[in-house]
Amino acid sequence: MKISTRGRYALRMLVELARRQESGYVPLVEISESQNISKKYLEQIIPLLSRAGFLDAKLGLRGGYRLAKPATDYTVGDVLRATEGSLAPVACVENEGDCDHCDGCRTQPIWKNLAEVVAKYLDGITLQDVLDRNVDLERDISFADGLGI
Amino acid sequence: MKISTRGRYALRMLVELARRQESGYVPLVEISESQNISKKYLEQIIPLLSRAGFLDAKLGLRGGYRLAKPATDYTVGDVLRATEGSLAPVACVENEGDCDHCDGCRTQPIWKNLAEVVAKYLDGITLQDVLDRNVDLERDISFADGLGI
DNA sequence: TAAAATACCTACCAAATTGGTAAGTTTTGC
DNA sequence: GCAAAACTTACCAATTTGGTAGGTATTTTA
Repeated sequence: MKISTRGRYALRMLVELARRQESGYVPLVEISESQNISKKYLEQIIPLLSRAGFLDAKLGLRGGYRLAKPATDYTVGDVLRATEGSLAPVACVENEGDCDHCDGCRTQPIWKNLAEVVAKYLDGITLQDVLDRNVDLERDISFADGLGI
Repeated sequence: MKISTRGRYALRMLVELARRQESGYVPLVEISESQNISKKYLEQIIPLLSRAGFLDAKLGLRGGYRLAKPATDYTVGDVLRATEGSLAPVACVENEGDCDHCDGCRTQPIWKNLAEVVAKYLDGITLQDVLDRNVDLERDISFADGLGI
């Protein structure tokens, strides 16, 4: 039930880019240094973010990365899905075919709802919220309102 | 962000024992067969549950396992903590000392609140609820009420 | 009292994942 | 043409995951 460094570093990198939205292209070495993450390891995470359309990269001298969209258009859930894969806690929530005993399974609803709870929470936070430190439980939990409770 | 087979099998084993609460001691081979989980692998998971005081075991012929407590006294959260370790999605939520940049960290509150959301959800479901198929989103999400929202 | 059924214990193992490092190649601005 | 930058490919060690194998200790019952 852990989130690996891939997802965490990706988020930190994007937050750093969001902080420097007005600075044009930011070279990776600067992100690496200010976030204290190995440049080589970040290079490995970046293709995941690029494929998701999160980054605008520029090659060559004075190149670097910047956000491809406004910071309000990224949710933490999206970033984690791009880097960690699905947020579902078990495989049979994504594709029920994987499971040989899903019918009559008493535990599957737990995982299915857990996935929903986690997704609702993480999809309710944008990169801009993270930047603004606008992340507190009172606000976050309010997603329950949307479920009509 | 996955729950491993350890936690899932443990939960299924306990549900099976809850179903047979009136049957006295249930031998492992029966649990293994009816849940279709390798007996040898279950043997490896059982010490985690025993250490947590979840099981009452009896050696010898006509021995086996049964629940040590009423099914209402186990929460899914407890079972997962006993088998998977902490439910926290990142290490620095449990002990902040692990983290060299927690002060000023913009992402840590996300993980901290996520841990709380997950725990509130999983601690709100008892083994008896699982047995009764009393697990649906409308009911589950109501934990938000307890947070004064 | 012996046999059978049971939990319990110790070792081992293969595959995948995690968290990186190393050494280049290509593109571009100055 | 040089230097800075992204990009690519390859490698690697440690840990976790998901098991299997084989044996020992304890208890009931026939």
